[in-house]
Amino acid sequence: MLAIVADHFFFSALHKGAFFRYTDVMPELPEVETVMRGMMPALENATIQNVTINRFDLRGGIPRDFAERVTGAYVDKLERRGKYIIAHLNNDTSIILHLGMSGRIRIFPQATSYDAQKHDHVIFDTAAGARIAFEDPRRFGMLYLAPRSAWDQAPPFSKMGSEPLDNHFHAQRLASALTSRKSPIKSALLDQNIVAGLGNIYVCEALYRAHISPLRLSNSLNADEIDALTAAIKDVLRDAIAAGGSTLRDYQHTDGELGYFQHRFDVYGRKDEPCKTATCDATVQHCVQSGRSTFYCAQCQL
DNA sequence: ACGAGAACCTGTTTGC
DNA sequence: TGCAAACAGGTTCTCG
Repeated sequence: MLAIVADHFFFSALHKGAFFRYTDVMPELPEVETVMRGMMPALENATIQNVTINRFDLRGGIPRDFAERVTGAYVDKLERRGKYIIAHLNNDTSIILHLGMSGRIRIFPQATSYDAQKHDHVIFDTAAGARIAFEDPRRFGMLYLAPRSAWDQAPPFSKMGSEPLDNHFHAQRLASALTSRKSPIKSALLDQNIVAGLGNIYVCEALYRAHISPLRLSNSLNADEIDALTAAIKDVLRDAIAAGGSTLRDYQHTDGELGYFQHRFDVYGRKDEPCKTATCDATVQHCVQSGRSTFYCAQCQL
């Protein structure tokens, strides 16, 4: 149901020799989806000719034999699960990539135009001459390998919740995951084992759209509220993916970096600013839950 | 089993 | 102006 945004505009932009950069991103599901789509033209149906690893000490550590296990392999499919990007290789290996919170992917259609950055930890070169650089200043990112035939049988995928944009994700499924939960709904929605791919920003946004207070206990939501929440989660993610897609397309018109978030959020980061509901005169409230910033409208969200 | 909080990390913002 | 402290957040680990 998702439109292909890596269209011919995108290809022509890449072939001008410029590069493609993601910046100022808190990678949640929509950002990871956009990054994966941006990687597709360069990495899908490509042969990995060379891998350069500048440092191995990302979260969990990059396997010491990572380069030798992927060099020469053919990438025949990319997919996303939650906030992870998985590249499937033709040698029964899958590359698992997580952007952490500061991870970026830069793509150079011609490796000769590559400009090295301080935190470029891993660099992939393809047989077609492209270069894909994984940059991550905070090193919360992850990069490791799994057997392709069983990549989703191990943590974190084995216990991961539904993909919120799948048809399999519906109100009843969310309800059953929440009934045993006593924590605030905000905290529960951040749990990747309940819904995959939500992070702090989109949880705040979804609760705002559903008119549900982040302070409510998970098991206190009634059926109507869970219906609204399910729809709000899907809507907010679809909107954000569409915005990411439009920035991909707009890239042909820009000379510099590509950022996602020219658009503003309804509540996230808007402490003390006016609520965006036309009939509401309240201001956005801020609090901390489970050590994370929460933004909400106390008047609209009950 | 569950929930809360700390730790990890560094670029950026805030406060004195 | 300059420096230090606070802040940001996804995941994993620890503790109650």
